[in-house]
Amino acid sequence: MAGELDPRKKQVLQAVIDDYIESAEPVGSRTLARHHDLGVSPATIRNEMADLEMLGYLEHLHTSSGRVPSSKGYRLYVNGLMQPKPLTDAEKAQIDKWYRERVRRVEEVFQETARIIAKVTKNVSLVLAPQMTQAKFHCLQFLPLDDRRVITVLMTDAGFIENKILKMPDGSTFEDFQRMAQVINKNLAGHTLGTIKQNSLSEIKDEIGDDMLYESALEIIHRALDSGKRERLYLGGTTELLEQPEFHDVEKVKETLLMLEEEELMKDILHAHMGDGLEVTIGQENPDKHLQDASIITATYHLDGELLGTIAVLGPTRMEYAKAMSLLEFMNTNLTNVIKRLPW
Amino acid sequence: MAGELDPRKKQVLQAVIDDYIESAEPVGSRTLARHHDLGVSPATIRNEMADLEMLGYLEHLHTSSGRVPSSKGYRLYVNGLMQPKPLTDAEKAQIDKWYRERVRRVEEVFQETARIIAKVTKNVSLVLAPQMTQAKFHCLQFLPLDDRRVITVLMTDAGFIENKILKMPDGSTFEDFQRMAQVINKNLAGHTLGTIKQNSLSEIKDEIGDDMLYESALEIIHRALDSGKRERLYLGGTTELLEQPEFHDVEKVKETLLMLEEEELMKDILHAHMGDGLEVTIGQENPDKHLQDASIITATYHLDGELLGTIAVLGPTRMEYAKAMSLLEFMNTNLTNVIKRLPW
DNA sequence: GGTTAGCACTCACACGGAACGAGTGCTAAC
DNA sequence: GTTAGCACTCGTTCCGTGTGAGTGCTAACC
Repeated sequence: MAGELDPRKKQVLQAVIDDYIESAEPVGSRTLARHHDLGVSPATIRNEMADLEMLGYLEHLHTSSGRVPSSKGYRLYVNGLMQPKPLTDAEKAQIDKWYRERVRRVEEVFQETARIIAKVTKNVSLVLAPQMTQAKFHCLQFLPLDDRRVITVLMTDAGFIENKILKMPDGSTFEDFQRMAQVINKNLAGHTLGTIKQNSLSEIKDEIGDDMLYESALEIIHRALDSGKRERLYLGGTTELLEQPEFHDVEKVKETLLMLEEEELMKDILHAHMGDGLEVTIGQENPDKHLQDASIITATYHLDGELLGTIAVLGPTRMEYAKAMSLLEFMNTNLTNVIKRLPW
Repeated sequence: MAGELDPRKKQVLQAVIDDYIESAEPVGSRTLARHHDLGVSPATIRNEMADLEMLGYLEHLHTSSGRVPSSKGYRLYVNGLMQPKPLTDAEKAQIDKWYRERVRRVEEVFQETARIIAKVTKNVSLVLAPQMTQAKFHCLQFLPLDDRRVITVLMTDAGFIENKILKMPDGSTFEDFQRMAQVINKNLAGHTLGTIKQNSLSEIKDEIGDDMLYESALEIIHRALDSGKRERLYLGGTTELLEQPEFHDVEKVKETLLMLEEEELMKDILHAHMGDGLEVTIGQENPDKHLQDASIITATYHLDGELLGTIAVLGPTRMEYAKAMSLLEFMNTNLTNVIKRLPW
């Protein structure tokens, strides 16, 4: 609002935040002068810091004892002050190795992605597996289990597979089901799961003829689609949390873990952040009160140009933003490749 | 060794352990006299406690400040002193409700079982899903994904389903695969997965004829079996841990969570305890040094009379043994029913 | 002889003041 | 505008003391 900060103020702010991110301790003028070569004395730094506090970039816990960045301070830092910290080649190689060693099937990609993000950033990670509404229907097959039940297998073009056991309605035979599968596949192939649910499926009705069978076909398609579309949330790094000094208090750990366990809540939070590309939300910028002293970095990814999901890092506001952002960016673009090359 | 304890000593020991399990505080003679109606004065109790300590049933942290049960003390308690604590009808109803609300498919039963055990006992729970080596092969089906890949679906009689995407060898067609499936199903139906792997499968070789196709059939069967047989471990209640006073120290929490994350280690521990029925291992009785101050109660369950897996409660030696044992016993017998009635 | 009251003794723990140190804000000199 | 100096604040650590729960021993009691 009051115009730009002069260069030295920016430099001081950056130094304060860098220091605080590393040490987790409120930073004072003398320490700052020692750690960073700013070319001025602690007294001058004190004056600058007082100004920065007045402008709302820094905060004071109580008189005496150093400053801590405010959300506004972090915001400025993220938007321009910080040094980008790209992944090293060694890190990229390590990530690739992890994927190759630990992932055998498509579904495991997301769990492993969560694990990797947590390991690298030392923070909690969240991975929302793609919403299947945009996935293309490939085919639906029935396999006989016994005389009362069939197994329904639903596949999408991208190779996601869902199966479900269903009871056969009284009076129907497995042959009925196979006939149904043919009709369904002929009519639905290539449609996205999202549109299928909305359409009336009336062609199928005509082709099947038998009303009762049509009803169960509908039921089956819907149940198969429901299980296929279910969004899954993968969590990583809940133990990394304990490494962070802000969680030396067991109460805080408990509170946070309980929040993370509330799957629906976490999904909602991720949905709220689903946008294009990388998004950083810092402390009080976050509408959710559980996250007021946390920051969350989200990245929305695309598979096949359609399917979309979100990967995120959740941590204390004191977070290595530069590192986390580079990582998410990398994981984001890398994800498609990892999935494409499965199975080997 | 030195014969039986006299009845009053037993009574005192039981009282000490009951008290300690409830309070988590070393228990002294006065408190004991206050909380339990033993009909004698604290001084007498002191004498008895001194004897019990001499005999190795109680321990002294340092002079002054009450006694704590030793592993030997807990052992006696579990073997005969404690009051059985059967589940109430309300608890059973709650468990049933949880299963009905939250489980839609066979694979989810185990995760939910772990969750329930953790919730009820307020401790960490472990559920080892059944080893599939004893499962009976029902059928193997192939479904076309695209011109290079097929989806392999493996089913067991009990309704466990595994799928896997496989690349087709060059030159083979989907029709070859379907032919292969017929041969495989005819020959393997009803065999257990464990025996299939060992047998030479030579009948299949003869029937398939083509050597190259036979090789890939072998490969496929093995890969399908491998994924089907993979044991899965489900963990529950890692947050319940934090409720226990022995985990008010973050270091201890970290250590424990890291141990629990080591899936192979935990599986080995459960395997070591796999026996018949309920087994309680207390503190130092445990060979694994990570568990020297923990107790683990395991119960081996059977499905279809063949498949077996293990459910367990892991907690501090100060644990509500009676409650946990009743619960495991119940879950154990209940599990078959829960699976049998799926899907609704 | 088992049981109990009394008493001296031990220790963990909580409380409170002193010393310390990191940090601030202000003023005056450069 | 920058910096040195200084008084002041306040969290943290360190000790000494007091308190309370508990023990073990001895001597008296039933």
